[in-house]
Amino acid sequence: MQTQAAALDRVFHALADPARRVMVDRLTRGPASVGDLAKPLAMSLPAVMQHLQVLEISGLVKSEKIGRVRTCRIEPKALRTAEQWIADRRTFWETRLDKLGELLAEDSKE
Amino acid sequence: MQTQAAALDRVFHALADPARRVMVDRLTRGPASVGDLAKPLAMSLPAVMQHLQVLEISGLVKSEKIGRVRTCRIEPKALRTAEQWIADRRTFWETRLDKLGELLAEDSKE
DNA sequence: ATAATACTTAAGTAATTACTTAACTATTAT
DNA sequence: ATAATAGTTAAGTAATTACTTAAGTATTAT
Repeated sequence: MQTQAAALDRVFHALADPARRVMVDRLTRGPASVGDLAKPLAMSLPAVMQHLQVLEISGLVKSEKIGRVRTCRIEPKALRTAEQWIADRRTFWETRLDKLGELLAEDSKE
Repeated sequence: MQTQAAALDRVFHALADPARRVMVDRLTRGPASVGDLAKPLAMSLPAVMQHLQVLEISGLVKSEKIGRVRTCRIEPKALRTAEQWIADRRTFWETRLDKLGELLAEDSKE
């Protein structure tokens, strides 16, 4: 599935920026407006908008505009995709170590 | 800790490239030479070297050269750092949802 | 109606990324 | 000694990124 790889590209890339992680972090504490997201960040609003767009394209964040304020919220499904990829590899790696441990145990018996 | 943020930048960025994820994936199955890592990738060796460097700087991979072959292995500590960051946010988000659920349950009793 | 708020679009720029090819350096095999 | 193998370094390039400022557009408050 080529699409899956591209999705991971986008999610990991989205998380690779400190400003975007601050935004995600804020959103785990509840929905927020663009202005709210911008407040702790030392950059212009347009810059925040661009980060928001990266987050939306990655699927990590959804937003809707009501009146003149856009409300953003996290979409945990995307977060889980990334977490799962890592967890799968870690599991594989740990299983490998377990097998290695068994082998060593076998050896030491002889 | 500013350093922690920079470390996350590097790890997530390292994972944001499909070629590098293939390399990491391969390494979870055991150590490999640079040539081994390059085999499944449709790019030049120098390109692989550059990806390897990104992985090493991120702390995800360590390598040592013996004779003329460099052997690479994953460093799961860095993987865990990234996984943990995501897990922490997900937990926060889930806790928030639980509280919301309780509130709604309270409401429906009245 | 006017002004303030909350965002949005456009355009430009410096830095970074992901490659490439060509040339080179050790190490091991013959 | 010569050649083959495994990796490395250097230099160049096209595309992408992370901003910026300036100039909008709706919405809401006065």
